[in-house]
Amino acid sequence: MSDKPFETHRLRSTSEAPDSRAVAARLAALSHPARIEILKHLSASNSCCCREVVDRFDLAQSTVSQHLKILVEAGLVRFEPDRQRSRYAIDHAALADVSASLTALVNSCCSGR
Amino acid sequence: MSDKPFETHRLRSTSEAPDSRAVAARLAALSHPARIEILKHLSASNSCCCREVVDRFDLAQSTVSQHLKILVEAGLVRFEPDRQRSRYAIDHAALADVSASLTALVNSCCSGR
DNA sequence: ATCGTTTATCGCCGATGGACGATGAGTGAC
DNA sequence: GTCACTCATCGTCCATCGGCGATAAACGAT
Repeated sequence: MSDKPFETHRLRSTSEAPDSRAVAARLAALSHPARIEILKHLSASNSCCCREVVDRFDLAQSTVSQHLKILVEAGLVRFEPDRQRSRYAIDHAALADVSASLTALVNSCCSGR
Repeated sequence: MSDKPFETHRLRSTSEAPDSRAVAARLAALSHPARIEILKHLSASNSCCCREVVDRFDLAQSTVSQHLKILVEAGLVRFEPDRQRSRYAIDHAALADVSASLTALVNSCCSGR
């Protein structure tokens, strides 16, 4: 009944905009410097197994695996098991989509001025 | 000595790229649905005092104040005390800058393919 | 079968985030 | 002055994040 976007801490799922929650969730996956660096590394490399990322950064294997999992769950990185390795690759379309969402948000904010 | 981007959990401050930490920090400010909605509201309104935001969303005044503070500290919203009110306004330039940073990141990732 | 490698997951822990209510300061109206 | 209103901040609570080491599973090689 309320016309407010929140109902006790939860956003309404109005069928209108790209849903602030979805945008926020994907931005959250990008809001950690390690994950940004990992994304850059994935884009520069083509092997992209977990171990390679671990070798490149001073982070424990478990930590890297966790970051990769977050990126995969956010849909920004695709995962494909390959023998005993795990192949991680950037989902360029998804990444472009996030960028577009943010640009759209910014534009909507600027149009209101 | 290390050529790795991290040195025991801290990013090197290489004088090169837009610094993943800075980008991550600003994206973190955007990675909460309430703050996205608040930004949208600020862009659609021109009064933009804290109370108005409180009235619009089902959030406690202290919670809204905290969200606004985060947006201000991230440099995305400008703050100006006005009598007993507090005037909040979107910093369009900063917002555009964040969007540009993300776009640049995405582009750099796509160029590497 | 055994070893080495790679990976995901678990448990733990300190730090942070996000919500709230309560409080106090500041302002305007009376 | 007092009252009402607005706001920032404090303290508290709980959940999540982000790091690590340890462990177990899966696979390749010997």
